[in-house]
Amino acid sequence: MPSTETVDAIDARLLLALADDPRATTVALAERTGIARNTAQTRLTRLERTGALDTFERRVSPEALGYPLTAFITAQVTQRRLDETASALAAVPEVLEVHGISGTVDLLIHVAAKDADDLYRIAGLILAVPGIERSSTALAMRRLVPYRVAPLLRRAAD
Amino acid sequence: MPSTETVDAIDARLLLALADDPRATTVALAERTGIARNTAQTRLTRLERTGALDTFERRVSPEALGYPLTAFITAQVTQRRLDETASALAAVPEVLEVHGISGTVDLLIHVAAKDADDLYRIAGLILAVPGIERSSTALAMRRLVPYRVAPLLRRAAD
DNA sequence: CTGAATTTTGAGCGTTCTGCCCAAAAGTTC
DNA sequence: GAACTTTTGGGCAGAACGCTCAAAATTCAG
Repeated sequence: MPSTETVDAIDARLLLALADDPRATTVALAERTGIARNTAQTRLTRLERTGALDTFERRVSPEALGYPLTAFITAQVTQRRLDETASALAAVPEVLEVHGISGTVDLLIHVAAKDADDLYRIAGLILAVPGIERSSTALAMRRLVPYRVAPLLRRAAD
Repeated sequence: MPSTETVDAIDARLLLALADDPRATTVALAERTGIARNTAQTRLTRLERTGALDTFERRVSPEALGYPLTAFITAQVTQRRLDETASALAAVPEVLEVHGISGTVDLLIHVAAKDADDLYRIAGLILAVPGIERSSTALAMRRLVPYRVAPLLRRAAD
């Protein structure tokens, strides 16, 4: 399976250029990064094919969809039938992502909501999911550091 | 400012098509969604311009960069000079995102690490950040629900 | 350190897409 | 029902794409 085929310096430069201008053409990227057009094309295709690039959905901001509230719900689960719990959570559209984590809490559930009432409703839905024991909702109030990978990319680009 | 210009049904269909094939051409997207080429072009340009689409960096998977470990570090801060704390956190490359959240804990820090030792080091860096009081590291062990917005998009696409 | 294997480069070529124009049709708003 | 906005479809020149190929450069292994 395509495990961690590490991105090399050339890939990293291409990705940085793409981060700067996501709609740039292959030729433009090749120019900006100083590599041949053929190489850029090969690399880009490979990046998309091997799964080094995550789903496009990651770029769709829930805010733009009318869900301006972000919350993180932590929950404990009865360890039996975790998969069942996971698929029940996946059935809730507002659940964006669920991590199984170590520590005193078992689940970190990333949700989006239209407003406070909506969030309350969703929290209720989640508590009703079979296997969910206790939950605690934390509202994301401010984005102190917006998501970025550029520092890691620059490191990889040498 | 371009606040929440809600994405309409046409946009949602385009985004779903893009999620299915991120490298699809505009004509291909227009065909798949059954809208005119000109309309698709206008919409796509607008989506990118108005910020309905988040940064491309969101698609770069830290795993592919050689950081297979994901962790969430929660921390409490001395409420003074939160901005200073934020910029100190932003200076750590492995810090992917920081949320200010409500609840017993103030910060949710999303980090990537090469391995357990690396994570330990990063946790140390974060604890050393001025303003950080206490911290607790939770390792993401399993992705129960991988990130997705498709359910919300389908709802928006009617 | 040298030979083999892989990758990058540069050039070319036909097809397709892009970015733009415009006017007519469709859909919305008041 | 009139005014306005958006979508549609057509067209057009220039650019980009996807592909091939052979030479040059780089990487890897013995």
